[in-house]
Amino acid sequence: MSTDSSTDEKTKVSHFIRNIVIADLSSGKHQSIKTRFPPEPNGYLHIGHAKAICLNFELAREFSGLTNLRFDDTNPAKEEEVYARAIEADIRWLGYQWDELCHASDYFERFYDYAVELITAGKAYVEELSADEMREYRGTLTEAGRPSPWRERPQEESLDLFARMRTGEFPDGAYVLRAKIDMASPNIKMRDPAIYRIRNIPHQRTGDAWHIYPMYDFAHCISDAIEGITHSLCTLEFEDHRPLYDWVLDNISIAAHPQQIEFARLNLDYTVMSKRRLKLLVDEGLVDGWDDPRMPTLAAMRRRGYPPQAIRNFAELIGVTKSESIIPLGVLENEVRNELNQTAPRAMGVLDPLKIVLLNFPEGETEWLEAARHPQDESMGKRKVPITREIYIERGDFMEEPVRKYFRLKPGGEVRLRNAFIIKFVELMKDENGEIVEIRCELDPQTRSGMPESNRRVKGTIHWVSAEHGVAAEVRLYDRLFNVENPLADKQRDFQEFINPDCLSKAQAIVEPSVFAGGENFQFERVGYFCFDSKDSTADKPVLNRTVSLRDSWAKRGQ
RNA sequence: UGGGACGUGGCCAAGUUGGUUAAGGCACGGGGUUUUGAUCCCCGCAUUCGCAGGUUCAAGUCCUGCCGUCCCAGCCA
Repeated sequence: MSTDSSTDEKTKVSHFIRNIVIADLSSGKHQSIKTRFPPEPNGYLHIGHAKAICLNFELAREFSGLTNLRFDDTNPAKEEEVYARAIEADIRWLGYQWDELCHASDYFERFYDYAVELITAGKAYVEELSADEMREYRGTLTEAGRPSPWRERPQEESLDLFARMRTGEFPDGAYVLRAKIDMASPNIKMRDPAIYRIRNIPHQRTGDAWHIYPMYDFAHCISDAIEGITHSLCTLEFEDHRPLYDWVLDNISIAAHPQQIEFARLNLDYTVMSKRRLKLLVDEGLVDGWDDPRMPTLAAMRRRGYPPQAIRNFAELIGVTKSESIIPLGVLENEVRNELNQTAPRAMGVLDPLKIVLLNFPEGETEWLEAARHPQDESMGKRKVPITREIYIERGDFMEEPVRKYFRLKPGGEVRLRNAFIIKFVELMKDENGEIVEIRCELDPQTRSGMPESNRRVKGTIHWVSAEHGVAAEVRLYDRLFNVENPLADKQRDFQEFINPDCLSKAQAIVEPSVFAGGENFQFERVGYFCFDSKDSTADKPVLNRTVSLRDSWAKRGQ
């Protein structure tokens, strides 16, 4: 295995946005670049956001630029500070540090001034049609809209009304400020879009200073310009907004004009990826919270044990394009395995214990064996593993009537105990129901790891834990949250109906004591990668999350 | 039936100003190593770039037409 751990220095995948940046830098359009990640603090970040975060931060890093974190907090009805804090934590966990921490609300006064500029120039007016009426006047996809009766309202009148809207003189919905563009535009976004609305509610950060709040299309482009953003990256659904983005900047007295570039958002199969729907799962109690390890949120992935490096590698791997695609969940899981395979120390844990008695092992004694923490990386050192007369193996590692090519323990057969020695089946004991309760074996003392005879080959190697030294732990096994590739495909049914009933199962495991002294992630050999649950695990009652299983070509063959 | 965008192997995705044999990853198949049926290592895997015409000595790359998919009619972002 390569000792080069600089996975950050992986060859960058070429993509169109990077090419634009390269061109802008070499043409002299920009001396340096600046990007931004602009979340609305109304929910938790998910893996889709991670794609955008990685894109913005990595692009800036690659070209020695900067990235701002900007909260797009222009709608106080939906936003909360707790979300902002969680978002900051998630971005840091992913491994990024923003240059400036900004808020659209920091610019409210400037937005207002620019709006006044627009009105003064006859390019915006105060509307008093209701929302319903505005919709009627807007026309349809195939029919042009009609001008509002208030479209030619004198500027002085609009100015006066707008000022009074600000101070809270009018109820919500009474007026709205509209940009005067083109009611007949084939692009509906350009049919005199609203740029300010009245909301008589306090804002998380500005308190009751304002009674009007700017709309996204007005605030976003100006925020970008104020911050000196050079490349404003967003998702495909904003393509229709770009002419408006450009219109606003072209019609106010601001020099900077960032370039909006759209790319396809990430879609993963067997999951949903919208804050609204994830919030629904949380609110309806279908999951235990935003950080429930089954969720596609970054908080959930952190809790489940996903290394941030795996997510960064994944983001790089999937590329950046304008074509919409659905990435198999397995691709993400592979990146998690790849990362953990290199970094996670090994241990043994039995999820479904079956007792084995080693007949020729002295009763009451413990032998401490030495085992590598990692089979390929000696720098991780060794650990001591205790073995006793009674041990547990995985119930699935014994078959009374073995199928063809079954390499594990079977009547009359031999297997190697990982890191220990070869044992030979002697007899099995069943209870009154016919269930196997114990298997008796004999160990071959010449095959102890490290001894000359230890290289003797047997087909199978299985993991085990000393009955006396093993520690009981609750293990939580996760599977995909939904049991259909696209939970939203069936318009007749709610996506909640497709939740996989087996997405969470629990087991009482017996695990090797060394895991309690180790780091965050470890591998139970032959089983999967695990970590302690950050919320529910205690010293008395350890709780382990299975981050991801190991690849299993044997199980796959059985399917 | 308006406008915007996309369409390269099962899934992603590179493809310089058109110039030979269409990167790479995942998945899949086969083989090797292995005290994890893990990892790792080999090998294989698109005569073809949504379709149909056209321009050219030469087209995935240019032109025309067609087909398919996605987005837009919030005082959400």
